[in-house]
Amino acid sequence: MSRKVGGEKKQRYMQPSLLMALREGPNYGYPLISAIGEYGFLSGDAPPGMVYRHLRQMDEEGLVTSTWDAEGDGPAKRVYSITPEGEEVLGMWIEHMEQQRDRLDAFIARYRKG
Amino acid sequence: MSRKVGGEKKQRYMQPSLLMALREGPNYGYPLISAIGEYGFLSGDAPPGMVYRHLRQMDEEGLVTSTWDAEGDGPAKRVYSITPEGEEVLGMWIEHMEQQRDRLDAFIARYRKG
DNA sequence: TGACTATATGTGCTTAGTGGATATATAAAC
DNA sequence: GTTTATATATCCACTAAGCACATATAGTCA
Repeated sequence: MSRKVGGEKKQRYMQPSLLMALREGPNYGYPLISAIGEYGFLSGDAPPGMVYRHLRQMDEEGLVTSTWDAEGDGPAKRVYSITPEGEEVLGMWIEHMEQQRDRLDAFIARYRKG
Repeated sequence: MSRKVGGEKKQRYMQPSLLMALREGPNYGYPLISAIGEYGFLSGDAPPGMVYRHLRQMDEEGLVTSTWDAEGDGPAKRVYSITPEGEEVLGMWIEHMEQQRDRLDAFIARYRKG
């Protein structure tokens, strides 16, 4: 039957993943797609559309800034950098994720005990 | 500004929470609403509509069974019980939640190191 | 030179699930 | 017999995910 446990509406942590990846240095869309895959919250690569949508939105919100880089082959790259506000939001995400980890731990412990 | 970190689409773990609560004994909608609030995945109580929807769906899927209890005051209660299949699915949820906890741990560790 | 490919970014559309309001039903209280 | 409390269920608007597709640029190569 292969049930889709963990389904519901998956928590993919796209925003904190992108901010985390950008904390390691400015970067653009394509490399970010594979970078955030390493955090394990997605199965495989994120759909490009979602990544770009998140980046644009974070740009509008001031969490990242972007500049065009026309160097190199192919079309220009929109290179994103994390802002101080973005760092702050990432910190809030970390707090939130710690709480979620603790809740999961408690839930699992309760299951094992019962 | 009060950003809605952890927003996106919250992982509420409604299904495993309900199964967990039912593992402690048969129960019906209203008490379940407050029972699953204790696991901490929701802020406050779950909206009744959502709880009933999940229960009905799990009933259709065979994860729980229901019988009417007309005893006591007020309208009859639809009392749910977890089935062996429901226990199995809860076990799968636990595995999934352990993985998620580990991913969160790794992400947080990476943040602290960097 | 012009079709093809690779790289890169961006938009549109469908669907699923949430959240909240509201509807239905029963029985006790007064 | 109207109100209140308990209990279950449905309806609808909104949002975000998921995926397919559109746009753009510059090399490759016949």
